[in-house]
Amino acid sequence: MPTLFKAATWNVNSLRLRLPQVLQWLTEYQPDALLLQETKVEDALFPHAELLQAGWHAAFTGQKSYNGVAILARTPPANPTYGFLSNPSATVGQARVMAATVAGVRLLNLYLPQGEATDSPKFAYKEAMYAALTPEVTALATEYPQLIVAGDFNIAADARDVPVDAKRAEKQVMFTPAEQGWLQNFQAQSGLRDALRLINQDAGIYSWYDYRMYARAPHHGWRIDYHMLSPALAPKVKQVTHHTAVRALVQPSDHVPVMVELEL
DNA sequence: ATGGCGCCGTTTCGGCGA
Repeated sequence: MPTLFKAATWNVNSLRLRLPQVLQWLTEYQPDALLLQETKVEDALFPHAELLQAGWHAAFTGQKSYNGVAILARTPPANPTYGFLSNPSATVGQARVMAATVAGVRLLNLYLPQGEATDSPKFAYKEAMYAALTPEVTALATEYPQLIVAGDFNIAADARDVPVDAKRAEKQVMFTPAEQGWLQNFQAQSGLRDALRLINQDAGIYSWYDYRMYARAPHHGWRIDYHMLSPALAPKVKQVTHHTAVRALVQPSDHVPVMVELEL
């Protein structure tokens, strides 16, 4: 009997501020796992009690003001790990990476750097994180055939994932040719597949909408949040949904939840 | 679409993110 497994990713840009929206969304969509990024809360202040009261367990790693990732599920996420195990120095001082197992599926939750500008040290750090990501995921995929690598990759994959023509978008961080190459190399070398593109080739499906642009261009976003599926899971994808209605709520995150449904 | 919003904190503006 096939089981439906639903895993969502959502960069919430402050979990404490967004907690009511997160709880409402969880109640409505009942995922098996929700991967959060930019929780922006140190562990001592993580709203674990409020989540538990609503029936959601959490594994998390955070820091004051910036970064922070968490995995929520109906049962305690199993065997949580934090940072890149194959290269711990790549994530020192940056709560951007964690993994845990839910219902037999290994989940690697990523908040990769945005990069700021091509001449910024943050861009070099972004490149270094992508370089560390590929061997990490390759090792994980060997250990865990059922693997989902999901989160905020901060790179649009191709011309369908940006709101202007590709030549213009390539001038911007998150779609420079170098960054497109990092994402392509990650997929080619790790063997993981972008869940959405296994089943849908439409342009204009977005996961992030700039705060500054939204009022004048509410339909112009970027797709920078993904679920990457291991070879064993890729054939099992049934649906990928982008919950753009959340972007129109009062005091929203600039990212929307993205959920993959697998028939295990 | 090339302006400029929204988060945080030893907070009330500056640093940061996208």
